[in-house]
Amino acid sequence: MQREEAMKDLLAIEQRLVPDLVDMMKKRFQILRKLYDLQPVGRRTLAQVMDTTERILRAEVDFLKEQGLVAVDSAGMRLTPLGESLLEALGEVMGILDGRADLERELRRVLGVKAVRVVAGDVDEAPDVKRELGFVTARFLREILRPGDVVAVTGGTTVAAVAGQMPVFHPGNVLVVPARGGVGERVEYQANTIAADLAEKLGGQYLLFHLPDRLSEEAYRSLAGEPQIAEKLRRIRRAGIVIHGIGQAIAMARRRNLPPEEIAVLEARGAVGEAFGYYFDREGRIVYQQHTLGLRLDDLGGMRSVIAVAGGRSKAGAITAVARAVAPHMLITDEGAARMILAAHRQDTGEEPVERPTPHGAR
Amino acid sequence: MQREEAMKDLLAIEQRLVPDLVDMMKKRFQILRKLYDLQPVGRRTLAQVMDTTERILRAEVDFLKEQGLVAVDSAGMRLTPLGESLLEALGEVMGILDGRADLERELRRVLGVKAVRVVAGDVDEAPDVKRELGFVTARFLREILRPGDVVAVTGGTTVAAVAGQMPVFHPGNVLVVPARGGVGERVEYQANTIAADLAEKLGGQYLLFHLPDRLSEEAYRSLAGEPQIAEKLRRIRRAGIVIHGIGQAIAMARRRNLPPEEIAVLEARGAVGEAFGYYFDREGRIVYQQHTLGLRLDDLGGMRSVIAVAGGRSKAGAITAVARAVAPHMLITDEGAARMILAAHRQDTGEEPVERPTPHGAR
DNA sequence: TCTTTCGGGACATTATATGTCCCGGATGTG
DNA sequence: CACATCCGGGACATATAATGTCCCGAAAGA
Repeated sequence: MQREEAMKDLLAIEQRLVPDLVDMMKKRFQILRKLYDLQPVGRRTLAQVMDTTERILRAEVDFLKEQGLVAVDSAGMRLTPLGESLLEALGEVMGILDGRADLERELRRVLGVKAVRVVAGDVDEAPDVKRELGFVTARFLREILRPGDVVAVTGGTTVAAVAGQMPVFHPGNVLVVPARGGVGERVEYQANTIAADLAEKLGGQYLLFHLPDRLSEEAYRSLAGEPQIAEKLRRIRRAGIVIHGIGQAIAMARRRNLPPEEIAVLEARGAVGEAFGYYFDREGRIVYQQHTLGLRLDDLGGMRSVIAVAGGRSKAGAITAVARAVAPHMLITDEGAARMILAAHRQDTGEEPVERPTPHGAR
Repeated sequence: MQREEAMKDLLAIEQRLVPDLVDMMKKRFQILRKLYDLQPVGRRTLAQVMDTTERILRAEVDFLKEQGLVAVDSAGMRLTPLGESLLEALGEVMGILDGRADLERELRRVLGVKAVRVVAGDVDEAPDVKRELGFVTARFLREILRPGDVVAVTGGTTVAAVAGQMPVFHPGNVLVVPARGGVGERVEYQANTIAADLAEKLGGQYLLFHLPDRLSEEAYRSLAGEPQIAEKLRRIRRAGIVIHGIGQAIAMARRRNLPPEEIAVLEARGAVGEAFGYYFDREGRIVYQQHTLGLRLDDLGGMRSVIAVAGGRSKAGAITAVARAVAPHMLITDEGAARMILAAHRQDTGEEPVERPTPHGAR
């Protein structure tokens, strides 16, 4: 397993420094694999089977031949002994590379989420992984952003990482808003601050939304009637995209200074995850709702993209609960959380993991 | 050390499958490294320092910026925290990649050889490594071959691997000759056979040179006077390039069925290496000469390229002896032999290994 | 014997890479 | 404070590489 960890580390470096390297390696692996299966085979036939063009395949084959991996004669192309041993060695590498893809597919199935991205590592073990979550989320946001979009963000260190890692990108006329009124946290992790940071990166505008904490429900309702507050709420609820973090229910309740008796209620009801001020049990059912103003769960349904970002094996239960409740379009998590979620699922359901059939005896 | 082995294995795969991209990784490492040293620095300055053009550097920097590794502002470019941590992680990887380069430089110094290529592995441990020696030697030969060249080859399994791995390549009008008259070995490892195989790959011609074994010195001298034999010797000695193997002296003597009293003489005189029928002690001094006809040691001096190819830790002593005696222009060996040669040298001279100063605490 | 598939050659078209220059802005120095 | 230098980003012309498509003779298969 140490061997696999070492290879993973190297592949992670390469994916950041020369992503083309990893892609090209996969491509050539596919060519070698398919060639092995069909040999002896001609260029046009193989190109057709692999859904590429004859010229592109010829270039690849010329290279593989030059490297001593492929032999060609009038009957067609075959792998050389060296090519076969390299193919065998590659099985192990591809197993590692495709491992992440497997996790993503399994999480989509188990959580009922449309899209999943898994980054290497575990936030609980290496804080850098949170930055990586931010990096991947930021680039996904850039992919989907359109001029005129309203983007809502929640607070927390993970969403702060998204703003921190966002590349400068000006789609035009973007508004960034906090998902909820300011809640008591370090200022840099508050939704207001994150909204401002993100807006700056996007060359857009931001809305600040300050509210006092822990008012009664009637007090909040009264505030909501104030024209200025109402207008801000209107703009916030116009968001087409939301990026939100996920909290562990009890930890979050404590951080929010909920009274002990309310925390006791949460525990009694089996709360495990929190998002948007809602507390969910492991099945995704709302078991508590914190009073505040901002985005409501119902508002998410009309959005183009709901992006959940959270990692760390300790948050696996929370992620599962919130994902089931919120059904985000995209979940971005890390490998530590992903494995824990799937392990818990197997424990709950007795499902056996589907081992990936890898070529040529990969370990 | 297991970690390093795993990374080495993966890098070896990549160097064969995506060599250009491994080079790109090295290049980007150099850029990150130099940028780290000089930051904040502008593009033109860095391009100058790194002996490249402003446009090429801009392309690289744009990419590194996109990957979150570099930050740019009006004062110049700097590494981001992520860039710094990647640079640190790369130290270990570059240590592995450049390890071979270090070995090559050390061998050049210790053996007094002009050029050295070291391939991964140890022939003694993995027979595939011999094929790799053949692969690298064949491609070196292709680099230096010119139309009209005469190439001499010795016998043995390693030189046979060169012919086996030689890509088809027709420089024109090439003659391949055996370095010496046929000596008793399996026919496919005889210089005659190897000459024929290589000639076929090169679209050239070959010369066969059969001689009976173990004649007296006078008998060989008499044969050398025969017009046909003399003509062949003339053509053989016209060789501009020779590819020769290296044998362990005593093992070779036994294989050549030398009488026990002659083997005792070899042992008494400290023979360790054999090439071209000459037996050398560890300092490279001739301690015995086998009677035969073909290339003499003196003939090598006028050649454009003398290529020695041998591997395996068990041949380290032989390689050292022959390299010192023959002073090949190019030595192609494996890592097992290289490390053993350098370890023996340290033991002999008390030299401490010069640790490569690697950046950022690479292990 | 005929048909199909083969690798290799070739050329036109498209895409990418590269060299070079220049702009306004920021920084450093006197 | 003014001037010189260096900065990143923009831009365009040129060079190089990649790709699509077609065709040849040879070999293999039916």
